[in-house]
Amino acid sequence: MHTPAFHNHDHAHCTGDVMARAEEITRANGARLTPVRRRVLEILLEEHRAMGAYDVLQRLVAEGFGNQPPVAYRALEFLVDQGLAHRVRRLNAFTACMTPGESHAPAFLICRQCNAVAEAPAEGVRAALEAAAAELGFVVERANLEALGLCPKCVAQA
Amino acid sequence: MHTPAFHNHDHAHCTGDVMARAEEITRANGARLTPVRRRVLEILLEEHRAMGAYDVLQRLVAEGFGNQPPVAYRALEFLVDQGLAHRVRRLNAFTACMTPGESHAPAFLICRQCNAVAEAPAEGVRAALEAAAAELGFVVERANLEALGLCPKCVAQA
DNA sequence: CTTGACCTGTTATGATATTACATACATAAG
DNA sequence: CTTATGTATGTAATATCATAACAGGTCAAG
Ligand SMILES: [Zn+2]
Ligand SMILES: [Zn+2]
Ligand SMILES: [Zn+2]
Ligand SMILES: [Zn+2]
Repeated sequence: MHTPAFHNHDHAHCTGDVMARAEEITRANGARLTPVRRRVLEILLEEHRAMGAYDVLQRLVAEGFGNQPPVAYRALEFLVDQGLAHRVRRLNAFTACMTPGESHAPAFLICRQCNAVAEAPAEGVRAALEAAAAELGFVVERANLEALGLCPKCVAQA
Repeated sequence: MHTPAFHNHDHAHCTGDVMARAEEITRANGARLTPVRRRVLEILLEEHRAMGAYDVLQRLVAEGFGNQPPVAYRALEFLVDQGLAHRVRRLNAFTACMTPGESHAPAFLICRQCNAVAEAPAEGVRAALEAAAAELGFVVERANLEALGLCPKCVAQA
């Protein structure tokens, strides 16, 4: 079940679940969830927000890992490739995937007020996009769907 | 009528049309299409591809305009605000809008093979996105819809 | 004119991302 | 057990993208 970031939830629990799924997924893919990679995913899950590569790097340095940008970028790229994290281009940032493994085509909802980022199920959006692309003979392989607006809390305030 | 970048077309003609529309639009908005701004739009139209700010700047320098990044970024920002250009976040690049003025919510189709970028009409995509966001109580204000894949020509080759 | 809004030029710096190379580790063949 | 191979990590250097801050110029309204 999907737990939108906008709702309150037992975060320790959801983090644990995701880490367990991450283990399974990487093992199934024949990939290795090494200490840096695992730690980066944990950091993204703990913070539960979109983080820049350099933010992640700062955390890694504090824990004794390498302190050069490629350390962070490589781990993040790995996680994205494995479907364990997503890149939010609008923010030049990365965020842990809350529903890894489930074939999902998420859209990102970014609150311009409080900077919360939520992953929304977007099968319908993707279908519409593929249809629009097909009109022009274009074949979609990947897509970035990112919306800027107001989250429920900030809508309520306004 | 929308002329997808993927099709052959009379480009001089479409450039002229767009410039004329740009004049109207800025006048209607009480904004000024100054020499730098006009020239940047012309450059984007001539190149007919997504260009980085520094690519644009290089062209400007060659023509005697200021040679510092803000010169390009400011003109580009102006064009985006006026709806005369779009920013393609996936490419850190900008592209002229081929159908300015028409209230449109474009999606961008980016060919990973030949780097062509086309603007596709995406009312349906946007509607689906707003519906998905509404499920979570999120109100969409703007959205970036960017697809990576293969354009018709490159599909044919493969 | 003079004023005020806006535009342009320039310096400086900040933020994001990659290339290239060296070293270390895991795994499997010999 | 040793060696070869692929993969992962550490590090330096550099490339690329973007903005802040201020100075001077242009232009139209009053
Ligand atoms: Zn959570
Ligand atoms: Zn909010
Ligand atoms: Zn054209
Ligand atoms: Zn192509």
